[in-house]
Amino acid sequence: MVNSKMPTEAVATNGMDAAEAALVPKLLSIAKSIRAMMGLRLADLGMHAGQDELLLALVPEGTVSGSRLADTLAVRPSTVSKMLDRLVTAGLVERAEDPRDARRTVVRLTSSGVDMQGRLREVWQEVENELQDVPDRSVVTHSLQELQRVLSAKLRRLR
Amino acid sequence: MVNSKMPTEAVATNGMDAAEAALVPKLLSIAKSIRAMMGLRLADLGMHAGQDELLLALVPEGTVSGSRLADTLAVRPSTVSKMLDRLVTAGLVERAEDPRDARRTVVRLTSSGVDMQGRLREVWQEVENELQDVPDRSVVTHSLQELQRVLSAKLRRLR
DNA sequence: CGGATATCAGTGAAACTGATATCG
DNA sequence: CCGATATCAGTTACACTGATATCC
Repeated sequence: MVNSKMPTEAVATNGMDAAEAALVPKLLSIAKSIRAMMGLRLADLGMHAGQDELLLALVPEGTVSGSRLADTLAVRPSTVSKMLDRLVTAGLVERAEDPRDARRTVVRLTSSGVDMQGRLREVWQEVENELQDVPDRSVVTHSLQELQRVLSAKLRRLR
Repeated sequence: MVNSKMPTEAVATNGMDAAEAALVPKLLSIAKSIRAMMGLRLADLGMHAGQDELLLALVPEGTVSGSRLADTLAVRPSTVSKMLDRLVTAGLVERAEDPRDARRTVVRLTSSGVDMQGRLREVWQEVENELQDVPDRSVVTHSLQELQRVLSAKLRRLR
């Protein structure tokens, strides 16, 4: 409903062409490359892309509920549950019952999970270093922070 | 090899805390949300997340080789081949032999593939509109453009 | 009872490795 | 023969839907 016939309409206000201004394709492409680069390093740790994000969402001393994780990772609770199965098998996290609410399962890092977290952080830092020559880094960082906040809120509302 | 023992070293130069400055987690999280939002809309078109990117990498009148697609999508050639199988079955693209190089397979959009491309563009635009209130949009766009370029070059070198 | 939480079963597609065939 | 290209077979993990059990 946007641009089948009309060349420039929605983006005409800022004087940019639609293709140039589009953030979606760039963000997807960048994320895909980052994931691919990280996948090469994660394999050395016996991990797969995606598991790192879950593990790094945990706090060494604290516990997090499954629904909270699903929210953070932008996936369904059932997806988290299956991912947890594999991480538990790998001995990196453990489940426990929430004493305050028996519906909830809380997730805690094991000691080897904490170790793995450290190694994952190194991997992330290595990839991060590959991005160090991004222009206007601090502005981009701030904008993405905001974008992240807005998006996860919208997604939460959608489903 | 970066920060196991030393608290702040690699990021101390710019005076920012590592967690705040980190682009990797933000980019991954954002992409995940975008993919999830798009997935909800793509389902209405009978498509799955990921297929849209391949289809939009094609040009209505032209042809693209499989290896070129793999490069664009940052995946392996075998992944492209399987994705193409499904898109061919769906009648959206067709394969043909390259007259100049018999090793290559060129991919072309069918007419219904062109139609689908149009509908996909609308979906992308809808999601794009959800991102319109990003601060410093033009700066971000430009920086991401650069980041996309650098990353795909590095990834190509890595494998 | 209604809403929230987590798991389970089953499905489809992504993405990889490694092997193979073919062509330049 | 070597390197590039594409496909195929097989595997693992992602992510979803829908159903179920449990608990607030």
